[in-house]
Amino acid sequence: MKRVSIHDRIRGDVEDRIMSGIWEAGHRLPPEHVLMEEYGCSRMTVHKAIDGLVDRGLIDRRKRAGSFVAAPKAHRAALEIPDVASEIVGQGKAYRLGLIARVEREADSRDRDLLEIAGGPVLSLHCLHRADGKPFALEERLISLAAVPAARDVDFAQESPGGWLLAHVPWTDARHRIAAIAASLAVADRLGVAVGSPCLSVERWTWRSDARITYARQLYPGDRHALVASFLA
Amino acid sequence: MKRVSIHDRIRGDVEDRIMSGIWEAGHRLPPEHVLMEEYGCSRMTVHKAIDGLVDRGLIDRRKRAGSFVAAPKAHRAALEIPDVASEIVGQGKAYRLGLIARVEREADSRDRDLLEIAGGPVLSLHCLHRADGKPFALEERLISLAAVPAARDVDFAQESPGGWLLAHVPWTDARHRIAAIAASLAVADRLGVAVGSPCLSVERWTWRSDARITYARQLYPGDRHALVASFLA
DNA sequence: CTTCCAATAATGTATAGACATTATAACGAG
DNA sequence: CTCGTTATAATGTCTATACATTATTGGAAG
Repeated sequence: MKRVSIHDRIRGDVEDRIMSGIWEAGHRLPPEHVLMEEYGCSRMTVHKAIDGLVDRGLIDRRKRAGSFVAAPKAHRAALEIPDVASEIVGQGKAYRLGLIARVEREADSRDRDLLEIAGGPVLSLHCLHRADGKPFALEERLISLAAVPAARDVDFAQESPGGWLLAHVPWTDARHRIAAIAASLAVADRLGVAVGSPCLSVERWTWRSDARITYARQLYPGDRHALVASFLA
Repeated sequence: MKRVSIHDRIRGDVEDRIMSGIWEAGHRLPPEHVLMEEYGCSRMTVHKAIDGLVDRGLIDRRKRAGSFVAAPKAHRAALEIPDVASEIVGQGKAYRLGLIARVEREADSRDRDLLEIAGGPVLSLHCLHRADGKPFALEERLISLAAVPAARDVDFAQESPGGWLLAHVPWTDARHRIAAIAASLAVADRLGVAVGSPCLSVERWTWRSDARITYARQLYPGDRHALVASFLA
């Protein structure tokens, strides 16, 4: 017997009934005061239980009308996008980082576009992540030096940009774009695949408050890499 | 001025301080009774405010020790994978469904593998989703008829499988796999792209409780479609 | 018949207090 | 100094109550 709190029990019960199909989408659940009697607890406790389900999108509540099982609109999945280095190590492979280019420059028009900045210095990095010696992913990264001046002094030949940023930039908000593209000549060469072969492109824009921090684009050989997203309540 | 609840204001304040980097990962926030005095509210209200942030993974709480800003582990993104039909309509385009094949059969070995079932009847569908007449996505779908017998009587020439299932199967748990693949001859032909051109492959396994419901694989022309994942706290 | 308004039923928010739980810190015995 | 024990400070849960908010419903006025 796991000793759980009342609100956990209520939430679990309701969740089970939804998951099992007893309560279909649109079903109105008993009003809080009824559940409160059923479980012999206070209304606050019932409310808190349902609160959790509302947060997770399983329940819609409308004043006066009641609480309803939400219609599943779309599949929401949690996509874990780990730092490339930890991903490789997590697969039990040897990680090696190859820095192809490192350039510090005034933001050109493309930089300004990607980082959504008016100008200022940027650090442009190109690197190849290798797993057990084999090319794993090609990364292009732009870092706004105005937002992260400390990046100027980091030796990115030793430490992967993603890993360093994750550890040193306080908090991030991010947007990702995932697409399939054909390998250009330069990309194909570095990844060791045929020109035109499909690659998975993962782009990430990262910012803190309103300041864009960094832009990254990672290219994975299509036949060797896939993203997995697990269900999200 | 937006009139928000006290707990919303507290949560917002704390969130801002985390996002802006004032409170870095590991920072211990003031104990609840302090915030309670600061905001002139009850402890319950403070607690509820923090609750929301805990749910979103921004805060770790430990009894006796206090509440701490959580360390960003990896980038977690929420990937919305809507039903293809609603996605197209949402883009303001005309949706048209083309049913290429519909076969009801005993599960063969591949079916059993994909649906993780021992056997039984399955419904196999192939269809082409069109947006404004142009090929948008090619879909292969398997439905376990043991789990969803009602699917037998649905006219999938009229209603997209994804949409129907979303509306009629009570609730689902799912796993997604996203990869880049090269268009085979058959795929290229139907999507109207060159053979070997990159396509985004989104596979989805869906189940309820322990019963696998359906498997779907959607192929999008790589140059016309991308998945966007927004930040998830 | 329609329109408007008031009663009502539901959720939304908040309070003050009580007791439970648990990790840490302080302290005392050896 | 080390090990255990006790005190304590923090979060975790719950109650009973109050009032706010809002959508619905039903009835009255026109």
